[in-house]
Amino acid sequence: MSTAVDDDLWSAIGDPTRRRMLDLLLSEGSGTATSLSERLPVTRQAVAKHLAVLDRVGLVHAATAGREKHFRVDETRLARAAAQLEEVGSSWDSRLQRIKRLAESIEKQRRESQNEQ
Amino acid sequence: MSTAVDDDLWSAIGDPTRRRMLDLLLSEGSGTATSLSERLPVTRQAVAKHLAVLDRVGLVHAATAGREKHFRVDETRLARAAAQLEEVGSSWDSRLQRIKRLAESIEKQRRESQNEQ
DNA sequence: GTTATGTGCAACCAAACGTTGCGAAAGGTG
DNA sequence: CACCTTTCGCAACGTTTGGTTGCACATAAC
Repeated sequence: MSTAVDDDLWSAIGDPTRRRMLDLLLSEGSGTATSLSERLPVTRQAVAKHLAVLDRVGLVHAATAGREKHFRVDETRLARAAAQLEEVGSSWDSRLQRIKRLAESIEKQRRESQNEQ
Repeated sequence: MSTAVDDDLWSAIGDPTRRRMLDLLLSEGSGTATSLSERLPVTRQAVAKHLAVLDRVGLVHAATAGREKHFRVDETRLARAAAQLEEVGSSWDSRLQRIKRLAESIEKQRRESQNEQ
C-alpha cells in the first residue's frame, strides 16, 4: 500500500544526468569525474558534484589511485533503488487496472439496466 | 539497451510531492489544489504549481466546476510512466545480475586454478 | 625542472520548489 | 440585495539545486 520509498535514494536517481552516470559506471565497470564528463554533455565539475551526491546516498564508492579518483557502483544499493522503481511502477499499474476493471463492471451494469426497460 | 526514457515524464514523477499527489488522486478519484493541500505538508499554492506541471506533461486533466477546479489522472499517461519506471528498474536489475554471474564464474575459475597447483 | 593531467574549491547564474500577501470570482446566508 | 466565506490566480521573494567559469594544488610524464 504505502510503497515505502526512500526519498533520498529517489532524488538521487531522479536526475537524468545521474541516471546516465550510473549507466556508464555499470557498463564500464568504473570511472572518474573526468572520464565520465567526456561522455556526458556537462562539465567535469558538474559530474564531480553528482558523484558526491551518489556517494552520499551510497550508490557509488570512491577509490583514490594516485591523482585519479575512481568510482564504482555499489551493487546492493543500486539493486535496492531498482527495486523501488519497479515497486512504484507496479503499484500504479495495479491501481490503474483496478480502476479499469471497476469502470468496465459499471459500464456492464449500465447496459444491462438499459435492456430491462 | 537504450531504455528510451521521456525526461519530461521522469522529472514530473521524480518529485516526491508530485508522486504523493498522484497517489492521492488515484485513491480518491479526483481532487482540487485546496483538497490536496490539506493532506500534504505544503501550501495550496505549491500544490497548484505541481498540478500545472503534471497537467503540462499530460499526467492529469482539469475540469472546472463553478469555483472549483477538479483534477484527475490521465490513466494512459500514468500507465506509460509506470512502465518506464519498471523498465529502468529491471534494466538495472538484469545488468547487476549479469555482473554477479560474471564475478561468480571468475571466482570459480580462480579456485580451480588454485587446485591445479 | 617543466609541462601536462586530474582534483578540489569558490563565485556566480538560472531554474525549481517553497513561502507569504493580495485581489478577484463564485457560492452561501442574513 | 448585501455580506461573508471559499476557491482560485498572480506577483514577489527566499532557498536549494544543477550548471557554469576560473583558479590553485597535487601527481604523473617528459
